[in-house]
Amino acid sequence: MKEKELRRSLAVLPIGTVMKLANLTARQIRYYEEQDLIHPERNAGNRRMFSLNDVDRLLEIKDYLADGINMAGIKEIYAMQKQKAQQKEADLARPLTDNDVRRILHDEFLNIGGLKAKDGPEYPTH
DNA sequence: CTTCTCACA
DNA sequence: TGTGAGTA
Repeated sequence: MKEKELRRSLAVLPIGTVMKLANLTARQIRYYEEQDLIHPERNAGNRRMFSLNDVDRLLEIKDYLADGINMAGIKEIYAMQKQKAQQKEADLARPLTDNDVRRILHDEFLNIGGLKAKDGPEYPTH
């Protein structure tokens, strides 16, 4: 399920295609970018290139707007989602994972057997 | 022809 | 948000 995410993140759609897929004018799409609600890439010719994720995001923005939420409000929503995403990584990195424990035990085993590990232990110090 | 930025009789 | 100008 990793390859799929990669494809959805590939910026290959020009603004014209996105306009049709999201039913938005180029003006609106560019304005939303100006408001940092979306961050399309730019090609060699300075043309905006969108990914399928960008299209989904534009659809979301349109829904929020339809529900009466303004640019600032939508920004807050995405800001909180980003915070929670980062918090989740922190909580996940804190405790030693099963793989960390395995590697630690493995290193111990090598030391006990008199076989020194080629590379020094590199399990998370954080 | 499509997209870009800038500006507003 | 729309729209026209002048580009690339």
